[in-house]
Amino acid sequence: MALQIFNVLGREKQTFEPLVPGHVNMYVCGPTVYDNAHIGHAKTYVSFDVVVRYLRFSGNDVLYVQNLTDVGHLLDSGEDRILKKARQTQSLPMQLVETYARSYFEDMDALGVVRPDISPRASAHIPEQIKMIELLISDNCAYVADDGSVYFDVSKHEGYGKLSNRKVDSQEAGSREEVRGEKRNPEDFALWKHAEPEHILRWDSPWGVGFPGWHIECSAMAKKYLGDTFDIHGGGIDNIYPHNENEIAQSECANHAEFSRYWMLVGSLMVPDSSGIPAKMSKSLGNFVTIKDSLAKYRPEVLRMFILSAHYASPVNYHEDSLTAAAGGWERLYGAARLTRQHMNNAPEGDEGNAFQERLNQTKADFVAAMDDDFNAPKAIATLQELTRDVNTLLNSDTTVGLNTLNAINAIYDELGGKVLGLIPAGDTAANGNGQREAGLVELLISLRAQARVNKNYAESDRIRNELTKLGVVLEDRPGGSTVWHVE
RNA sequence: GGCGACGUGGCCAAGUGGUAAGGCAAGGCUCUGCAAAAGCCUGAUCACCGGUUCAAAUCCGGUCGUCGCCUCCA
Repeated sequence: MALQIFNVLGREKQTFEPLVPGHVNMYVCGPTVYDNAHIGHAKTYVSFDVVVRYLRFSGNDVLYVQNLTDVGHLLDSGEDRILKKARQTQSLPMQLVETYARSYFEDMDALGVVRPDISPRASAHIPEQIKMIELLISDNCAYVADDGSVYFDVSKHEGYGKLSNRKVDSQEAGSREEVRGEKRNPEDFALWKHAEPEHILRWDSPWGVGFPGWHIECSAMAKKYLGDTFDIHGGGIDNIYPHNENEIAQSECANHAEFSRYWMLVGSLMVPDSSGIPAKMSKSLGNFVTIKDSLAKYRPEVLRMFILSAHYASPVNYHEDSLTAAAGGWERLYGAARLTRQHMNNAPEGDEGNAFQERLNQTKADFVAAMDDDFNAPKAIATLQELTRDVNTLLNSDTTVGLNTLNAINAIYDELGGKVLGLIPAGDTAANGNGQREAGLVELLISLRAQARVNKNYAESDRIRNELTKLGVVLEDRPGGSTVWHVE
């Protein structure tokens, strides 16, 4: 079964056929870098991380572009959100942008999100945006207002509203804000804004000094790096209108070509308020938890587990309990991967237990089927959980399991759990000097404890175990008298 | 008001026609010096009503409820 994607454009599952077989061009709307990212952002970008990882795992060459918005994203008040924050913190706008762009990558790196191939910034693509606006004006899809601002004329794009299912004439003029005098239609949106003197993010343009509108950056940068038509466009569902809709309108008018062929939008992260009513996690409501704060409490893999335990398109409620549950589920998975690796350290060479290979093949087939069905990560995780039960049974039994089989089990955890989902950390990396010393010390204590146990000096053996536990080193006695350990 | 999504065991969550995956939590059990880990066992008829069908959580209609978007937000 080939990969199926729920295409928001048309609202149906479709077989995914990239423009060029084996090659996927993909664009995802990135964050506006004016503050630390919160776990709502994490949900979106971890979701697309898994999409990209799986596409690559399936043999595709993926070119992944995700922008950073550092200009033009205005608040309701008409203020530029970056300028406002810069004023508040008494810093230069680009200083602020740099700070939070770094913070964003720091967070994404910590979460194991593979970096986009290209992270273009809006402010670095002003000429491309101006050029696209010129194209739109010459095609009569946009017009210049008296003050030097340029607006897109939505009536010129036949398919306007096709992504969000909106009809231009169904919207009441001025229902939410005063119809600006210079606009022809209330839905018309700014491609270029005239800059007042106090607006210090400003560039020269054919229409005077100003700055680009929010939507045009994505159109211009997607065109530059991915071409007029590309395969997948992603983002948060909250940007479906107007942002995504406007991207389509601009691009299709300017390029005379279809924009993105598949649209994938991620459901929002919700936070129940004091009375239990969920509302979207957002800066403006103040109900957010930053990624940094969350990572102070939970391992990155646990956060990913939480995010991936619901389908990407679903809205998800944020609860501490959900994180705790995710942690429990993750530990069970990782515990089995760890157990496998420990067995590898002193297993006999050979094919003993080879019958298990069939179980592994089944897991892989089920996993791929789940992911091929619109990236159904929760179902894919379930296949690993089911495998884990059997792995635990096998490795805790008296059966001898040869290295070949253990390697095969480990490969499944590495490949599916690690490489695709980013949940299972890679096997022991080459231990540095301190790591080796620590391992030696723990092994020494374990042997002392073993002696105490032989002597039935349980007070002493329990003391060693308890003290180590306090230090975050967990000991588990295995059948047969051996003891394994891991760091919590 | 318009458009869209959704309502599955205590919690989270898969499942779009053939008698409900998985995880967490809970209880019982096995193993264990103890502990931990692990394994086994125990539980839902799918918001409600009506319809289509041999057969529906799954399709259709209606009711109730929740959320998103309707130019601030991934």
